[in-house]
Amino acid sequence: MDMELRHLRYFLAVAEAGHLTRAAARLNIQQPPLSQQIKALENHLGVALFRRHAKGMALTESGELFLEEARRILDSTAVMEQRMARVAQGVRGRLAIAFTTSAAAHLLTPRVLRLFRGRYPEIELSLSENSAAEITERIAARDLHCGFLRVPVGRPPGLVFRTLLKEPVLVAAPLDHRLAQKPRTGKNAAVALKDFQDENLILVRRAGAPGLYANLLALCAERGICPNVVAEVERMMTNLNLVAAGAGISVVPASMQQVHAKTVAYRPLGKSIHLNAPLNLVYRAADETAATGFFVDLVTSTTAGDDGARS
Amino acid sequence: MDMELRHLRYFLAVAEAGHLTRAAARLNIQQPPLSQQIKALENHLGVALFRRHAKGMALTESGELFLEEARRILDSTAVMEQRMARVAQGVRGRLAIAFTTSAAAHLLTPRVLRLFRGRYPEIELSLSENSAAEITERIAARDLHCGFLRVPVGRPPGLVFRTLLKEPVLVAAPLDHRLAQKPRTGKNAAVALKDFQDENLILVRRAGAPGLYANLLALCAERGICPNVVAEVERMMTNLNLVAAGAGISVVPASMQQVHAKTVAYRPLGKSIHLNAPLNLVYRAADETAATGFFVDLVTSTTAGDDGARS
DNA sequence: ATATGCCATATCTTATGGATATGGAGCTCC
DNA sequence: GGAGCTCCATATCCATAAGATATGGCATAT
Repeated sequence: MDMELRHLRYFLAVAEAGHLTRAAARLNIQQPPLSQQIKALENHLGVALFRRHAKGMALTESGELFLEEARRILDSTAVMEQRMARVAQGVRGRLAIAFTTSAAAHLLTPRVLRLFRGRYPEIELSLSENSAAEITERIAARDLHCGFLRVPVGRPPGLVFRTLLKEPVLVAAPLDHRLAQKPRTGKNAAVALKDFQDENLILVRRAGAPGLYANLLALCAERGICPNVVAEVERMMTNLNLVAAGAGISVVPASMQQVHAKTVAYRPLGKSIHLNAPLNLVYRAADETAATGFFVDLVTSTTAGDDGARS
Repeated sequence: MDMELRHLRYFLAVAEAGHLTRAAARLNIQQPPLSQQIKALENHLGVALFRRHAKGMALTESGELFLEEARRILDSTAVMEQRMARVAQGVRGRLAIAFTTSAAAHLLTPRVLRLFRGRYPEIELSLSENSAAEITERIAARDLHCGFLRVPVGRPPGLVFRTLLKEPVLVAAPLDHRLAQKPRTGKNAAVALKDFQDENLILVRRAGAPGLYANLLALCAERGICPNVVAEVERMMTNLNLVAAGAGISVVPASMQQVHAKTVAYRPLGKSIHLNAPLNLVYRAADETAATGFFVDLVTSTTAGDDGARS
């Protein structure tokens, strides 16, 4: 015979009632089968758990020892079932989320994470930073649940790319640069694409994350403009550090204009330059994880009505 | 449906095999019933534990969470069963032992306790000191397993009193006392009962433990000797303290002659005085506890061939 | 397209948990 | 001290559900 939880439940009932008949009533079964189950348990353990006397059943000393252990195990299974119930509801679990460096720079990202943590404290967030390509791949491979990234670098089937916002792209230039002299507002405020001709340009072109800068270079090529690429860096932050140091100019999503505000000037691009930095939420369309649904819903409702121009 | 350990065992097998058919083989059942049991478990929990695909079954994220918990519970039941197996063998458990003050004074008591602890480290010894009457009663009431005492003060049915040894009783007198002047050996070494006439006598007559001193007084009365009882104390130790202080004389089991050796003289009683201090081990004849048996055996074998003359 | 491996479903069998009926042992209460 | 009561054990029967067998469907690999 294998021991089952039933035996423990029955044992506990008898131990607590001190009485076979009464325990049977409490368990909604009859007395004889209960008697048998208890005996089977004693047999299995090789120990007498009860002493039978005329007015009930009393635990033996071995029974007392067993009682502690049985209680522990039953408690532990009860806790487990409750936990799994919360898992079923989706309010407990793990959620793996990744973002690209530049997606993390947008205030939206930390904001929704904080909101989510508050609303679903039992969902453990596993956060990581990665390239757009790797994020996309790992979501498809079920290795991640959600990702935040800018320009998609591939669209594997089954993945949803939900554009949360599109923010303008700004030109970043050292304060003493020619382009930095442009007025903040007014007719000539915007930077034209031809202004890039022969300029020292810094690119963020981390492997697998061409995104925004590929688009920029494509636009330039289209119009016959040939900027002078002086550096290709991995991170948006390095990019702005180089700009601040006077190494060249670059373009960045508007949400980064707080960075190096004292040493870098940010200027809008001309209307005709269709270059913008979207923020996309990526997830598997068929993701059955409730937590993923909650997260997507939260992000969606947080950004609802937000056209992305702000922040 | 109620969850049973079977479900956990089956789940674990499938999770570890990653394969329903292979897990079924390992469990010595067929694949379809296993399939059903797993499904029943998933149903019960309200969560999909596996993703089925063409080459096996892979844990879902909920399944991973459940795996940890299921392992924990199965481990814990395995540990429990092992522990109960040791309980069944008797090598694990609790043993409640009590002794009277004067029984504890005999070296045998600590010696067997030390031996027992060494041989059965998983049996927790619960030691206490008490009067002979209370020890007897509590053993009968299954409140204690064994007791060490001197002269039984009652013999409830079902209790075994095993006399481990009988040791002589010595007269204890202050060094400057008349009786202390008797030679240690030789013709006149022994103290006669008539020497007690009009002597200041100290008794240990703790409530419920008349034992030795009741016998002494009975002997005196029988022979028409009337000692002068100057004190009745509760403990053998107090007794000897008073003797050392010169308050009177007393009699004690021979095993106590190390106490106050510098200030108290110990002298043998005459052969004709049939007064001796036995050391008895008490236990219930019907005690089914293996540990009790082990203890009785150990004590018996330790005292085998020991006629009690030695201490 | 075919074949193969794997899981799900359907049906049947069987083992066992549970119900019913009865017996025996120990108290209690006259 | 005996009658009756309470409570647990035993014996037999029934019902449920675990398990076996047979088959079908789906996906991947060849």
